[in-house]
Amino acid sequence: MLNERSLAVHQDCSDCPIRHRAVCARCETDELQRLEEIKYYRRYEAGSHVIWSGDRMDFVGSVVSGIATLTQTMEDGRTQMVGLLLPSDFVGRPGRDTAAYDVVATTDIVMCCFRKKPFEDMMVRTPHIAQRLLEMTLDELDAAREWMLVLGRKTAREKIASLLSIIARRDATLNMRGTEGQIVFDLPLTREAMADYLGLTLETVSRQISALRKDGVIELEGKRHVTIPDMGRLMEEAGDDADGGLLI
Amino acid sequence: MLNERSLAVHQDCSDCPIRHRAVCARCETDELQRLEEIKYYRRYEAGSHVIWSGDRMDFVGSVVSGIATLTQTMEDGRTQMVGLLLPSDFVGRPGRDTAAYDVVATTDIVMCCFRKKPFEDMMVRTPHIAQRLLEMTLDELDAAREWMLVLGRKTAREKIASLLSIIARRDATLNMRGTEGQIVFDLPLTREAMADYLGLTLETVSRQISALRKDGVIELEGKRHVTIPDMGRLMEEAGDDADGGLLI
DNA sequence: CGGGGGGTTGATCTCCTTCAATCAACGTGG
DNA sequence: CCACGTTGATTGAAGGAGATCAACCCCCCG
Repeated sequence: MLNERSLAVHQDCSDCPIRHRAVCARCETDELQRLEEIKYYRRYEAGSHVIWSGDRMDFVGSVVSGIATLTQTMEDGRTQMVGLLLPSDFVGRPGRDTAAYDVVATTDIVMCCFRKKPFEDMMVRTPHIAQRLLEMTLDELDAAREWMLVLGRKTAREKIASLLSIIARRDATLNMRGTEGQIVFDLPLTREAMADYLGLTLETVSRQISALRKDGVIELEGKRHVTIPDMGRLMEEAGDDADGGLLI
Repeated sequence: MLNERSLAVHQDCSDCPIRHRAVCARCETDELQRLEEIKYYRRYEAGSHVIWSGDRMDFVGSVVSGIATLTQTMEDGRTQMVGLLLPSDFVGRPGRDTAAYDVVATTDIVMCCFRKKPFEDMMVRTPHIAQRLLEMTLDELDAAREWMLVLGRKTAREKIASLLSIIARRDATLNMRGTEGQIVFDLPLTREAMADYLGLTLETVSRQISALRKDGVIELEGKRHVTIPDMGRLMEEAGDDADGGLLI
């Protein structure tokens, strides 16, 4: 299986696929070497919990491949996704030892982990790590705030369009393709997961996706394979300014 | 006027009211001295814009006194508050020079400002500042994510109860009072501002506050003066676990 | 073949929005 | 001092967007 192979292949930081985007992005060769000594890889199957909210966390780490979600759940079962973890995203908070959220693997994922204590020690001695972590945290804060506008003020249709446009944009940057012409990607989430992200029910998600398809804003092949013929149109539907307005 | 007096009085960092909570909290005496050289105070009147979204930002700073809001606005006028800035909270993002949000003074406020470039230079040389900023940013990220649950999954009544409980808690910690017994505070926000925070209309806010009053969950004197007879009851109404579950 | 997970679609209901009238408090100028 | 406008807030009536409940489809897998 590919994920198992990657466990073997990516022992060396120098050819790590997330090297230039992860928490270690700013590290010099010697710093990287010290990180390499305390790191270990770990694989999680699709659907499994990486972390349970409230549990003690003895490690932090980066998503190397695959997709995970950060979710919050109320006692009566209502759940809200509060983050989508893609390759290079960081999991865990130095300085806190209890997890605040559930982290669930959406696909099979590989994580590059560090035991929390050694990592915290390194952070003190290695400003490059703390600097990069600050930068990433500020980006996440911006993303969270952008999402607050989606959750608080957008209609169901706009919410769906916003989610699609975010996934499309991320996909485009990951694969180094521009946002000109048509964009094609696979939805990494079930309808239910999308609903949890958007603060909707899965039925509403399904209906709105159908509506966007009917109106020609998106094209669907099967349930998951999406084509965006006109990115500008999608962003209009999302209620975003079609050109500027992008923070990242 | 009190605010003007404070401009004169708080020239000295050593008796600054937010000294132990702001971005400078971890600084040693010598570091503080260097900060003192590049800082300046600035006063904004209630209702005025501290920063316009999209504008060039040439400074960062801390709220010393008063309350400000962080808001995002769509082209058609829908607005969502994405943060509430209380004394000691930090404004601005090192590394970015365009403001992503509107910052508006809700009351008269005093800010302790630093020109961005000198502050960024200091950050590189002073890990204590970067450390503290990371800590504060992580806290804000947690707050933003807690709020995503409120926006995405809670009912109007729960939203109001959540907002009241957050303000009550903050007020209690600021004034070093416990959350036992009854809690009394003044709402720092208009009904409209609350609506922008909660993703509701101001009419719904008004109705739900009336309902909570009718049900004895809160008591009102005038429009703004609130008494919480039973904090546990309020937190139940907010959909939160009445005891644990608090991150901060 | 049966069963289950993921998805779509329909009918109905309800919570919140929208539109609108009214009120209290406050300041202002004639 | 009072009519007037303004601002913030409350309350009512009507309408609609999305939730809820439910049936059904498709596809894969044991």
